[in-house]
Amino acid sequence: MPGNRPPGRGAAGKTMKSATKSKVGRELADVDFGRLPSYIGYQLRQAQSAMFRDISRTLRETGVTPGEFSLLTMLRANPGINSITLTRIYQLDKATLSLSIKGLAKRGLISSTRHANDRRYYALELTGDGRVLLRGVTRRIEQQERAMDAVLKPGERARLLDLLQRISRAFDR
Amino acid sequence: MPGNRPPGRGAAGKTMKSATKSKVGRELADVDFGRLPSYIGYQLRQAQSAMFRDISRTLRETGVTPGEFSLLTMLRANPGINSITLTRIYQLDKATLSLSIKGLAKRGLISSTRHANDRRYYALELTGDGRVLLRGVTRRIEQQERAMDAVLKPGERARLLDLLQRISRAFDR
DNA sequence: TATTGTTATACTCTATAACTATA
DNA sequence: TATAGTTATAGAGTATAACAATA
Repeated sequence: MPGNRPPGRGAAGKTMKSATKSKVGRELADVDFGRLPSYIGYQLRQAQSAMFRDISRTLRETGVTPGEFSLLTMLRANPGINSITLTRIYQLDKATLSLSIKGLAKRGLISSTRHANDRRYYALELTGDGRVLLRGVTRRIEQQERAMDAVLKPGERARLLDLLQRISRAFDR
Repeated sequence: MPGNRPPGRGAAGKTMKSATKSKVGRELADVDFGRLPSYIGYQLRQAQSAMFRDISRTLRETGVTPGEFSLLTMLRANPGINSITLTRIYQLDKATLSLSIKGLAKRGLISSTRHANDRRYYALELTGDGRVLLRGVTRRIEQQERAMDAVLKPGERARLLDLLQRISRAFDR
């Protein structure tokens, strides 16, 4: 792996007109992050943004967002699930989920059929197209996960997953 | 700590009209998450959302968002920093940051003064009001961080911070 | 009355493009 | 020409409120 320092993009690498580096065009290495790096909230956000930016780029050509991937995966594992159950899982408003579901249905990736016993519910399911697309998306997602393993030492993935799960639960509501 | 299972909100606790629990009104415990829980990307997002929701509630009365807290902290530690350097840190577009800065300036929390040597730059700084407000916000942030420590065993905070930092760096671009 | 779901609306966060000013 | 910064605009993703259908 190349060097540890942030890549000197932009101003950093350019010719300097004076011997003492001018304060204007400050290098990243000169920046004081204060207590920020010691905060779990901060580091969690940075790591999540970085991974999210990366996977969004990778999934762009599939037309599926990371959130939609998660939703499709839940539908594959739980055919017939309804949107209220999904709101509890994702802690999203039913109106928000309704829009996501509409988007996936409009693209023919999922179907929504009224429940026979209780006609207030719609049973959600992957279509054939949805299943096929999900396979490709899952392959890309798991490629990224394997790239993560290149950064982690043996056992660290399991420890990290455990820690993250405990944080989620701590704020369960 | 109370039980490990997700709290049985909503449909779960209600009276059941039949002995065999109807599939409609599925409990969270019945849901199959597939491979989702084994993905770092997924768990990272869940943990980050949970922490973010919590801290947003806490900060609401201060009128400062988590992102603004981070920005104010950077300005306290680096008085005179300019917005281009901040875009490199946060990997945000300069237009995006321009809006955040305008918002903080309009509330009198930061000042923006043109640099004498190179008048293209604006040196950003906290105002007195900004400094006072930041103290209160930091207190709340650090309360949340201490709440995290109640969930973590000794040494786990350091290990988690290290793992998260390595993930951020892995996707540095 | 309560629950599932939709639609209208608005707010936040973000990027892209076009611009001004300064170098 | 290149860089710092602003503004206009648009697209995600989200919530709230009001509504319809069903129980």
